[in-house]
Amino acid sequence: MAKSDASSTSRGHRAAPPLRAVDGRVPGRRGLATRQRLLECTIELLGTTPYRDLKVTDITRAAGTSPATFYQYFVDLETVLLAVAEHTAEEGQRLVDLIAGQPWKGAAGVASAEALVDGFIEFWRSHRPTLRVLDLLSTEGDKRFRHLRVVMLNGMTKALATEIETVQGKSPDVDPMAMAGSLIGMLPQMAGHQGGFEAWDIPFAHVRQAMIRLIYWGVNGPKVPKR
Amino acid sequence: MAKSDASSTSRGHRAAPPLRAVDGRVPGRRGLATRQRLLECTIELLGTTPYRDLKVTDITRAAGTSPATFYQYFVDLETVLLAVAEHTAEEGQRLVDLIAGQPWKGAAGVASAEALVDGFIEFWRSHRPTLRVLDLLSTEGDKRFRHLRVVMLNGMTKALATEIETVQGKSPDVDPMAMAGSLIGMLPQMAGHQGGFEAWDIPFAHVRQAMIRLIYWGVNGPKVPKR
DNA sequence: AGTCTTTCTGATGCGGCGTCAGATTTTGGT
DNA sequence: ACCAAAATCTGACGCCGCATCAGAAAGACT
Repeated sequence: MAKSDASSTSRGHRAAPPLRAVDGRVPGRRGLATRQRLLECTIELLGTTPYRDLKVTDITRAAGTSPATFYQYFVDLETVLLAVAEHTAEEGQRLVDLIAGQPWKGAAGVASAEALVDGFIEFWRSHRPTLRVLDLLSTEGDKRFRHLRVVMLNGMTKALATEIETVQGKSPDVDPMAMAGSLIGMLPQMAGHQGGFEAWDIPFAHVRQAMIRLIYWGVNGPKVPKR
Repeated sequence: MAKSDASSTSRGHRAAPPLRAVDGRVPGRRGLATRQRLLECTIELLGTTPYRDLKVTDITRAAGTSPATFYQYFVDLETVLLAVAEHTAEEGQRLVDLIAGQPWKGAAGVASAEALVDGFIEFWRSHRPTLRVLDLLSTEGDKRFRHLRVVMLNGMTKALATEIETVQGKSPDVDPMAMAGSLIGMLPQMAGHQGGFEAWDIPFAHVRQAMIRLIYWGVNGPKVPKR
């Protein structure tokens, strides 16, 4: 299968990531516009249709074009989803600012944890359909999506690991990256299963509190008995 | 359209949950056997095929029967997945024993947390494909699967919440159910994205350590500064 | 206006879905 | 052991989405 692309931004480096259509040619104004329209309709539909039921036909119908056109710009359904997710993953990098350079000790630390949790919840809320699919396909084991998820959370994780090192000094008794990864990994989990908690009569505000505590503890590393 | 069922275990109560076939009749020996064979082939295939690509035809081919037979016992693909997941979810109830009645303070508490983490990892490992799908469809928002996931984790969560209450006495400053729910919710997340961590050069053993710490803290509730 | 390039589409073969009506196997009464 | 009735299975079918191609339509350039 062609390894072609749809990666709009492979890495902020090269000036113009060519963005070729499936047949290898570089689309012009009109082409890019339809491509964009297809992307938007995909996002739109993701909000109302479960992943498994999302058909290429649905997207093209919504975009007012024909199936063949779709295949001009995307290899298959997953490719368009990947492109959508890529865009969102970049947006997510902004969350790094909620971590790096924040105070993490004492009361200010709790405030920082609060801000992080709230920021993440808001981020998830405003991109729910896309992030759901990203999570889905990455759980599913698809390499491209798993990689993308890692990249998305990578910035936050590294930032948080750095903060953990700063707070706990040398010889923290847990690998800071592992702790950061666990904490950051909790966030999508919590945001994603929000409905689950409520179906359970646990007010989401309480879950938020729990998350804040866990982050605070994770960063500050209270004493744990030796074994 | 028929709303019928295929739920083998609607609730542990009534002696014989009838288990009707789609046409309303009660299957006999032979029928149950084929039904079982279909279930087993489904599990088998889940291990090698991504959810979206799993076709009814694949299952029937594997079971050496015809598509029509499949529809005799299951309304659709999701129904068979639900049945599979239901079975696994019940198995999961055993994990409650790793929580209820264990010691949670001091060094023994760390040991209990360790046992819980390891037990869960093993549980996940031995049912990976099924649990992946359960998580998947529940993330997807499907009511039946979400409910099932809640039921599966419910026992563990309630048990852990009880332990939290015991340890922290009255006036814990976080809702025990919310904390327990968060901690228990982390477990599938961690087990499921194990590959993700490793793609990241974080040894899974370190993640395990982090999880153990978080559980210990969550149960014992170290001091957190007031704001 | 004429030509070349880009972009779009209708038509098509393939394969899975879900449902019949009827064939095949099993059961149970005699 | 036999046979009718019940249970179970299946081949065949219409429908729809997938993915592709050849060629039509729309733009761009001179």
